[in-house]
Amino acid sequence: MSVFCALSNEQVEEIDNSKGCNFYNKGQVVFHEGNRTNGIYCINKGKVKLFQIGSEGKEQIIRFAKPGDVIGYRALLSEEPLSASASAIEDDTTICFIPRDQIFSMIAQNPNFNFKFLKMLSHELGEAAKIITDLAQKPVRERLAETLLILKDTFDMDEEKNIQVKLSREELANIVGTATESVIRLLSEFKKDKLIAVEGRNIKLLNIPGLTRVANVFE
Amino acid sequence: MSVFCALSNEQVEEIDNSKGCNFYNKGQVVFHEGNRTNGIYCINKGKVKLFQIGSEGKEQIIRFAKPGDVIGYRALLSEEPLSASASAIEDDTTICFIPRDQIFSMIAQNPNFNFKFLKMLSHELGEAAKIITDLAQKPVRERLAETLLILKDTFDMDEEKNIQVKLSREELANIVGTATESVIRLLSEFKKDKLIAVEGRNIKLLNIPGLTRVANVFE
DNA sequence: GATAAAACATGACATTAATCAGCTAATTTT
DNA sequence: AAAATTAGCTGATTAATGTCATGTTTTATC
Repeated sequence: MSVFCALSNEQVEEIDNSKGCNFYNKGQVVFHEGNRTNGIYCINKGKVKLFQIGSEGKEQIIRFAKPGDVIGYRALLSEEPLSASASAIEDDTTICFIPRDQIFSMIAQNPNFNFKFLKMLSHELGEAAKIITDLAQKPVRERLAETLLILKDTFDMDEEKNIQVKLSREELANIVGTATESVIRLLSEFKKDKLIAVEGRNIKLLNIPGLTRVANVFE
Repeated sequence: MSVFCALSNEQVEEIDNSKGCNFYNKGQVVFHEGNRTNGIYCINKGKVKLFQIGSEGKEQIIRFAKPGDVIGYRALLSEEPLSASASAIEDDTTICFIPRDQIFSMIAQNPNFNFKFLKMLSHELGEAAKIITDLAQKPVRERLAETLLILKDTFDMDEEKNIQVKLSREELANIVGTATESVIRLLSEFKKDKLIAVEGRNIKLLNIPGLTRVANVFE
């Protein structure tokens, strides 16, 4: 349910005319933390990770974006520099750029679009608060289990329960906030406990209630 | 710079007429995580902490609010249950309630007010991302130093460099995401290193550049 | 003002998780 | 295809931090 579903057909056309689309291969940077942005980016195809670089130079993945999602709106609306970098995590990722004025004029003209933005931002803020509490209170094992479940919800599973996103062990560690070695060890544990199956970067969720129990999530 | 500075005099009056003010003593609950809200709360006097209860029943402080700040807007705008509880941390905290319809009609009518909200939400989101990276990557010592600096920025210092907020060791621990004992030990260390002076819940920042170095913040 | 309760403090100990080292497997480059 | 680089894996060790126990001080209550 993208923010753009609040637009009229004419407005969608207006955007289509002004926007510029770009292609990115895996690893290519969409934008850089600290820079200014003059519009927002809309993911058309592929997947993107948003991350900050911590004081020791380590990457912290803040969130992901998939087709229909927009990124860069936080910096645009707050008129601050970009708080995170974005890079493609799949080949052939296609991203459109919608310039600032377009966005601002549509927010001003279309109350629906405006409320969509308010809703999206405040929803994100709630998610961020949850993550903060988990990072502060849960041990690594629980956080990894929860991360797998969140990735499942974000990217879905195929018929064989494979999470539909491929991440390196290091990237998983950079979501969970732990060392790569810890992720490797815990994934083997989960595998031994028949909670998941692992084949390279493919992770199959064999026992979701079990994982939920490990993650200690009640909702 | 409160969101309300975007309002016209008539609009401020309109709010004044509809709003209800309440008094809270230290510890009294303003609203409860999980409940629905039908408006937003505006702090008039005093201080408030916003916190979530983690899976082990431990409190995680997400942020603070002081006079001029609003709370509860996240849940109102996202139309989700409140993601955090709020309680007064000072006696005689005075908080006004502004009903939902007021807020929504003002957002719709006053573009300035609307943009203030968008700006506030997106700014908060950036702050949350920073906190996530710190929690995931920085050791407790650095996080405590940073917390003291953030509290200073939020609540200011008096002429003698005392942070203008009184928190228990446990509450500090619930910001930093650590055990109370760790906070106690680290505060003594900071004291020994002449970075701070401590008298009960009064914390004096003697050496801010020093603390900044400990916190490992470059900005 | 005595008593109870809560907050603060400190030491000993256990546990978690990071770091380091070395090794293998898988990719990528030449 | 060989060489080089990167990713994944495992064990040993260390460092960081949480937990437990206990005592002291402060604050609240009767």
